[in-house]
Amino acid sequence: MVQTLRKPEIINIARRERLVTVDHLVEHFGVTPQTIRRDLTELSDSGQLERVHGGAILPSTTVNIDYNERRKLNQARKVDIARLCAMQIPNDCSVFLNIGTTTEAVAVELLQHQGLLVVTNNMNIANILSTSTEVKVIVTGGNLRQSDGGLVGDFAKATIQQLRFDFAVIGCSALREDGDILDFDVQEVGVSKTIIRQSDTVLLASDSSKFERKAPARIASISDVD
Amino acid sequence: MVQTLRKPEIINIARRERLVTVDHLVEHFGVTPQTIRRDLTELSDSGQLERVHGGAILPSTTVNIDYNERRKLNQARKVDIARLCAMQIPNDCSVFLNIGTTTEAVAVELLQHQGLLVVTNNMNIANILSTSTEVKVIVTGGNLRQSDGGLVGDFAKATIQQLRFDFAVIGCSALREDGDILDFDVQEVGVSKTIIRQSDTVLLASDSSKFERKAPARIASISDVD
DNA sequence: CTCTTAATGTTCGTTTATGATCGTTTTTTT
DNA sequence: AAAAAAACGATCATAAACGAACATTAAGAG
Repeated sequence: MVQTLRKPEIINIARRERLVTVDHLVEHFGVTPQTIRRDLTELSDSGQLERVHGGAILPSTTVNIDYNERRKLNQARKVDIARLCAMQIPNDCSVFLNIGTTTEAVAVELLQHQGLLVVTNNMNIANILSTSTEVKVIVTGGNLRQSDGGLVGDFAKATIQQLRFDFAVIGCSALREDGDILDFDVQEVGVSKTIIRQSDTVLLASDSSKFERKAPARIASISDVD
Repeated sequence: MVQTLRKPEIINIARRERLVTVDHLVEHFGVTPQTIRRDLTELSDSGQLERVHGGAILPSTTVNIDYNERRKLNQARKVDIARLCAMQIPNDCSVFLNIGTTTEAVAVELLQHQGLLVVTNNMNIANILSTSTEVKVIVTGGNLRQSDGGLVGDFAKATIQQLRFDFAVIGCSALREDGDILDFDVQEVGVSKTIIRQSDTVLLASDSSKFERKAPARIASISDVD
């Protein structure tokens, strides 16, 4: 075999076998282990495979890893923000928490509160709050998004429309200097808009890194939140 | 022997069997006990399993002890029943799974299927299936019941009413000799009735111990299921 | 033809996965 | 309660796998 037609073939084999070993590929292509390693490293760098000792596997858990990585990002700041946010929220009221790692941090802080009714479209938040006897949790319906445990789509919106909230904590993907709040996912934007409409007080949980990012869909303006 | 694809496999086995022993895994993978111990220790460190003498179990997360105890009850039978149940369900169809430890076992088995659309009002099932790329999950809304991760109430019913299912797998609290299917929770009964109405084929996942128990609310008759 | 460049092979020191040993802890038996 | 057995984890040993640096080869440009 000639040149780097190997890589697509390797991915094909990985798809079929679930696992490729260096040894196996060496034999298959008649090249040295080092060459295969280079291929695998490159495929792994570009996210198409996941490297393991002795070979590589399909990145089945890739999405979750991404998410877990994202979770760690700015973790210290997130906790601070979450604490501030939680302080705005009194006991005995209704709160909506939507998708986002920062809102998850808020959920953790809210474990200290009493008599809350929390509505969420985020499976992780539901899991976090299910440990508390002091917090009643309502989960919106929706399509489960594997990447982050979010529930999106019409079912989520329909549930939210039937409720009103004293407070809503929303996250976002990006913020613009002019005050626009942006998100990657158009579906999610629809949900966020509905939430804002149904809430007395809207809290935006976001850290400064969001200023450096761009996203396509506009949720609202900073003037719409409190 | 080869590599650390063992860990995901171990977790899978743990999900199915609820308990993994070092001995069993040694035989399964053909490695030394020491290696298995290392795996289990790492899985335990990362919170994915809980170590016990001689093996490991699923972590006793949020759910209360009653529920975990109940979970172990008849575990072996449950797995058998779940497997039978999953065999009735083809690829590429829509399935509803409702609350219950037996239906959770079915969910684990369905991880092997392709192209499924699974709708559930059980948080645990949503969590289990969220690991699969082959299964699309829709979660009904509802009030989160702390004891078992169930989503109950009007929101659940409202979502279900808008869908139709090729298959529904329902559990129950008790069965009477005359064919009545019974449940403890009246709210849950409302949901179950709706599910039966919206489904082409209804599978009842239950083991013989249910014959010995009593419950107040009637879901349906055994003649209503397939 | 020579020069350049990219791909592959080679070598070698480092890291990793697993197995083996042994003293300690936990469980079971007596 | 004491003794025996099983499971455990820390430590060391070893072989396989690894990646970096360098050498070689093949292909295309001038």
